[in-house]
Amino acid sequence: MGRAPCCDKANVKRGPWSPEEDAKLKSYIEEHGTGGNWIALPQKIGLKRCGKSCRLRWLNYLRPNIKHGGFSEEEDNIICSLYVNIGSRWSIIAAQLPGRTDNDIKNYWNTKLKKKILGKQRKEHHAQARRVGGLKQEIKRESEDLMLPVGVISRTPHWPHEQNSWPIPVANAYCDLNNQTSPIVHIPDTTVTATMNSQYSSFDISLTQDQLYPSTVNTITTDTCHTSNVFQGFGNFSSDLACVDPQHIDGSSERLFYGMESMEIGNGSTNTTSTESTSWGDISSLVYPPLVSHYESCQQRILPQEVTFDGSSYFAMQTQ
DNA sequence: AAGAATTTCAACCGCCCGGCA
DNA sequence: TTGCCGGGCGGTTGAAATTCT
Repeated sequence: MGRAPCCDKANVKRGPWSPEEDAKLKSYIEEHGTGGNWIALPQKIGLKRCGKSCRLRWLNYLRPNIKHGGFSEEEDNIICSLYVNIGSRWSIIAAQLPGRTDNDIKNYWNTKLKKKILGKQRKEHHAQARRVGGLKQEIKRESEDLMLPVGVISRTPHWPHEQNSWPIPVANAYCDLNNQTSPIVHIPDTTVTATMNSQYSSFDISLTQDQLYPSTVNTITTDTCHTSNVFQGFGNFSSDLACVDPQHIDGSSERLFYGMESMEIGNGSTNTTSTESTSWGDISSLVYPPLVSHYESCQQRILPQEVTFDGSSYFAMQTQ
């Protein structure tokens, strides 16, 4: 059985707000506050609106100090970097941008910023394809560009439980697998074993803990490690935005794309892939320079490699 | 100039979560 | 402990505005 509606939809007005309604709502809230009960609010004011609608109108439009449009370059950068790191948590992103609402940022991202960035990215792909050569790769990438660009991330990262405690889970994509075979990485109370399949191929990682958070991963120690940031410890391997969503680890193997590499995470098995499309797929080739300081060095090591993903093959960029 | 196509963005929908009785 | 309720959130819709042909 479905949930009861929050209001009688037959008796509430819907659609655009009139200036009169805006004025009523604004003056009431400025004078009395919301009273902690949005559902009851419209009745008090005499508005034939759903309480949720009032809340939305207030938060997204009537609230003081709201900015609309005109996103600055700096705001673009903040949105991009946060999106890359935490995904479509618009309310969290909005909290970092005073005067902006989650709805505004969401709309801005979906309508402008994403295209702007993908446009830049596509230009880079063109240039790169010319350098690397290979018509097949270029055609493939063109068609897949907005669907599942391979090379960075296709997973929703896990956000640390305490929002105050984040470091943004950022790391770099430089990966030198030479001379590394099977690093064993120790995390307190657990062990993560990473096995290289081949020099430039995927990692198979067995997780023996239920959840692997960025904050936890930061405590990884290993003898062979010299990297910092998330997933430090895999020899000379460092990850680009490699966060693990614990919801997707349990009982199944995951392919986590990161940086210019891909790696597979599972609970012991090494050859199954479980995938689902997430919003990360849309921007997975997006690398925001300030967050990926070694990106340029990565680019210089790129080799195309065909990989199988979700039953289809794609061309991933592998570092050299 | 007009119709079609595309873009923008306010608003809605439905799910999830936490507080509370 | 359980179920209800309201707040909050992300995804989606659709009308209006804008651009293109």
